[in-house]
Amino acid sequence: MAAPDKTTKAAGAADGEPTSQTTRALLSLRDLLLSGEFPPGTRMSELPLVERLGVSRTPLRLALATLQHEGLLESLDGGGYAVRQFTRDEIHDAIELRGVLEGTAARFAAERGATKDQLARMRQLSSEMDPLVHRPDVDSFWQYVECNREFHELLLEAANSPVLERALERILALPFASPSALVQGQADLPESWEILVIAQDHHRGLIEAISNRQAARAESLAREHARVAMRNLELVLDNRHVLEQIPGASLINLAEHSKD
Amino acid sequence: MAAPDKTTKAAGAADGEPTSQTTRALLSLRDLLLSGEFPPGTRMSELPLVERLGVSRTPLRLALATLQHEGLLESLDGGGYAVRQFTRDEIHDAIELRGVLEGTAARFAAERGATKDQLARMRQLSSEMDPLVHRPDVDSFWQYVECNREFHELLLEAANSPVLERALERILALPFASPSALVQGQADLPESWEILVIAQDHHRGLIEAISNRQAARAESLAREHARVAMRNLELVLDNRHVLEQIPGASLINLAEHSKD
DNA sequence: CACCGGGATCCTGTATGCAACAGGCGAGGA
DNA sequence: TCCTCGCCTGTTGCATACAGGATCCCGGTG
Repeated sequence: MAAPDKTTKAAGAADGEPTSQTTRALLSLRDLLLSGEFPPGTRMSELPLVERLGVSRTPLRLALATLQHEGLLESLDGGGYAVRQFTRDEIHDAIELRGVLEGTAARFAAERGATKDQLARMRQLSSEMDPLVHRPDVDSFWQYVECNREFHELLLEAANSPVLERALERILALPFASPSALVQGQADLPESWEILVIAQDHHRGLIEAISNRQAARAESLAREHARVAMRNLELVLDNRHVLEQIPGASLINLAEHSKD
Repeated sequence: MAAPDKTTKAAGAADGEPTSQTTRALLSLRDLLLSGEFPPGTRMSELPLVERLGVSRTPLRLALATLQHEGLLESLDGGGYAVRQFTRDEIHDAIELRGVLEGTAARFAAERGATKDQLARMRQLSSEMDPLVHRPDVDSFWQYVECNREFHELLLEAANSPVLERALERILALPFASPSALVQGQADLPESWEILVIAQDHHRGLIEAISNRQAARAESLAREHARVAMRNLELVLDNRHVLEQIPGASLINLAEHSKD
């Protein structure tokens, strides 16, 4: 699966792809944005960026447009783009929404039936994660994060629905909404292992529910599973030093809590 | 509400906006695509389009990129774009997903509390629709479609979640997924009035559930409500003459039913 | 008759020039 | 002193020129 999506032709690309200027610009810009280089509200003027990224205006413009579609930038009235700011509420909703969509994925997987192979791989990942949860070293933690990512990818694959895939892709494009985003920050938080134990229980439950065709259970489990990230969010937001390690942290509006 | 979204700065625009070339290209192209001008798979070469739309390549390219993000076009390996094709399964999933998201909207509205004003407007719309359901003339039908559209917009507004709004926007961009898309085609189908009666019952139930803070009920009602569109889909797909009246109909792959 | 190579053509990606628009700043007048 | 008008600069939107690649066709050859 993973539908490379051309536009987002990020990560993978082990082969010597031509890496068009547009792609280069897109990747650099996204990194720059997530690294907190530009405070929210900053106007992304083209000329300075052209100079900085070493690409001409045309591909840069395209990259900017893509980032707007992704939600990292907002278009200004007079034209041009500015760095978006995310409120707590928005992040909260994004995570909740991820839960809803992954819940739907789990339901689809249960209703339509995941393949033997998919279930086997999920079990495999789950048992790989099991021991990692109890080891406090950072290495294990990163292994866990990777396994977790694969698990969620697998869930989506088992749902067998390109439309759902696309929808989820868009939500995950927002910073913090990804399953791995907030986990990363809690590597050194004492509460982390407890949370992971719970998450692992969800994983096991999901596999069981899907293989038993318990669609409703699978759905609600996946929803609850996403709420783990919500707890992480609260945790991380209260620990500024942890927060600052997380990509995109500077895009959060810590002050404003309600948006109406 | 309706968050004009600059990129999609479509309909509204009563004032004498400058209507940038990009916007013009986007609107024309979308119309052309939905009108079935290009069969699925057609390569959207830039030069012929430049000639046809009367805009230069730069804004055209931007419009193409936007349409790709919306899902109407897919990017080709060698570069460029082609008209996408939609399978029955995809449309099915898109509608199901709309149900899931509108369900979430209804749940949010119930959980977080819609304003008195919003509830009043929903009741107003609902009672406006009531008599229209029983009148078989085409005029009433279109009035109903308009009211229905507003009702769904209102529901989204009551959810008070920009993130959800964005997600739903993306689903609705797909042809046939919109609440009004398929209803339009059934204006002359005998089964239509019955379906509308059911839909109206859902509307009433939604209002009741939201005002009573019955979140779970609101959610499942909205989901079921979307499935009405699913029934319409089957109906319309079986009536070719009706199907052809619907924008974007030619983008459906009628043959292929399963996509794996 | 099939296959392979070369060339021409079409197409896109990229760069840059040009013009219009918005916003800010300063000067002049009330 | 304050308001207003006009200029000037910065910025984007748009158009077009250029170059690299892919594709397709055609002719030649095994």
